Amino acid sequence: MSYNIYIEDFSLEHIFECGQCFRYYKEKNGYIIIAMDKILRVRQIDNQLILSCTEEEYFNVWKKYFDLDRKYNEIKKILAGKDQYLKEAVEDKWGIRLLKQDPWEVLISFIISQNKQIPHIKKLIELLSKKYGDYIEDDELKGYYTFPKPYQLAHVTEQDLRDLKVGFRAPYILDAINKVVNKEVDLEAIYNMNFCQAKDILMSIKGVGEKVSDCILLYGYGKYESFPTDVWVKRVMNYYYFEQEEKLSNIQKFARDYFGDLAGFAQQYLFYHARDNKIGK
DNA sequence: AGCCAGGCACCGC
DNA sequence: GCGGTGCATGGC
Repeated sequence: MSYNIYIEDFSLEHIFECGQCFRYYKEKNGYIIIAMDKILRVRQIDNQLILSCTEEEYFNVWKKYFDLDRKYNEIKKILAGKDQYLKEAVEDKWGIRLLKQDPWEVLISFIISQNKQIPHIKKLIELLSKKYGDYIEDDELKGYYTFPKPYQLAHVTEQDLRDLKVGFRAPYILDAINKVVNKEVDLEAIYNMNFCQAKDILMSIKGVGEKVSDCILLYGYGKYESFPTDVWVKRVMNYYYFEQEEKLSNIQKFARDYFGDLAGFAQQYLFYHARDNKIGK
């Protein structure tokens, strides 16, 4: 079964290689995505997207996931008009869309991501899912698993996590599990909170600092004023906008003023453009 | 071989 | 509040 749609400002490669998401597999003709407890096979021929799902599932699940109601051409026009650097980034990575991901999965995934490279992050998340998630019915024999729900991790021990080779992140993941399972942190409530409130709550979890919480707010909650500032964003911001190396707090202050409520989008174009072209390194 | 990775907590000042 | 350091593990 498949469902086709017409798309613009959309590149599967840009969307999945831009660092916002880890559960994807590049195939010959497209991508396999594990998200929303489902498998999606998707390929793109120019402005046509072919999804391995019913029309109903497209409208119920994937339309929102791919953020298809947003007019990215307008966002790109505004950002490209700001300066030459942003114009270049937007033209280079023209097909990015910010996926609407599950906050719980983003929380655990970006705790794991700290001080790691993307291929290894992907492996660890895959291992975690295989061990604690549910098998997803599929024609292929390969075996894909859902990202485990909080209750599926509720009785995991620090040693279980260390056996998965997450290293020093084990107690962080454990704290996240405990706070969510005990409702000390209510992930649903964060949707309705303002940015600062939400950030304070997320940062009460061990292993969740400035950067990880910004990623959760951007990728999990669609709070677009977020400007996750990792080493690459630091590099590219210093390179483009500052005479000398600026402190994190000044970079973020500048980004909030300059990009406003499009900060999150700007960050994604800049991050992917900078990393792919090794700008500032 | 050694350095560094989409950082963070913890420690001193 | 600031800057320095250790951290598990794997990839280059």
